[in-house]
Amino acid sequence: MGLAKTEIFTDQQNEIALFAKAFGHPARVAIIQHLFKLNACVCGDLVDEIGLAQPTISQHLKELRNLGLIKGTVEGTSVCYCINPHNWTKMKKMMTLFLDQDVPKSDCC
Amino acid sequence: MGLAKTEIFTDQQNEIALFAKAFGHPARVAIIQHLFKLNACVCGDLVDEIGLAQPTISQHLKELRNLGLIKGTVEGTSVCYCINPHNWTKMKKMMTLFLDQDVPKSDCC
DNA sequence: AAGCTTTATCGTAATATTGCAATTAATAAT
DNA sequence: ATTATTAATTGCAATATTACGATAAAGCTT
Repeated sequence: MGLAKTEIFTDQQNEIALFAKAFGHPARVAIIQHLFKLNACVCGDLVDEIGLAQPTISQHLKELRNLGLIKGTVEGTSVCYCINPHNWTKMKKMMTLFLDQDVPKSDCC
Repeated sequence: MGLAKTEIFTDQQNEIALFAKAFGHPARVAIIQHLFKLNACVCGDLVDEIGLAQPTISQHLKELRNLGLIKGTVEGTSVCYCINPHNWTKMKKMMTLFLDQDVPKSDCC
């Protein structure tokens, strides 16, 4: 069906999955890394940097923005994107909690 | 097209995206959490615990296994799944490196 | 106002993902 | 050997994702 049964999972599980999905495409990983590197970036620069068509980048940016991980500010005809520090930190805490579960010292089976 | 253009990204970016995609579904998040909690779990128990059909769980387990994050050992008619500690740690390092980028102290735009 | 630049949106095609019923495979139990 | 149990595989339908050309929207520049 292509439709995840979110109702049978906890809010936390669904939220982790949503954030993870955002990082589940290399273009979005690249966008994030570039925003961190430059601490701000105009959409057109990302198009040049990454090498996907402008509508495609715009779509990826929209997803990241809808999740609140980045924010865009209009500056004349262009839009300046950057990391949303507050939400990034919140997301990081949640993901770290998930990733940092203790690995067993002894093999189980 | 539904097909990611992996060739234009770095290996690291593609790898982060692959791992993130694995966590991009709440069922797989739930499976991982359950495996950590019990430090081993038979496939059928996960079916009961999570509430998706057996083939669906089996499919999710296969994805996690293909990535090397979990491993399954046949025990009679059942299969015991557990976290692969070595690969989990490797994956965690890679994801942490990505998540731990310094958030800017000053807003950019 | 007319033209230019930049980004967002729409429409669409191709591919991927999710989920399950039905079946198969493999072992255990009788 | 037959039957029961458990997990994997197959096949398929529904939905989601990715990508881009075409177009629209919004703000500059002259």
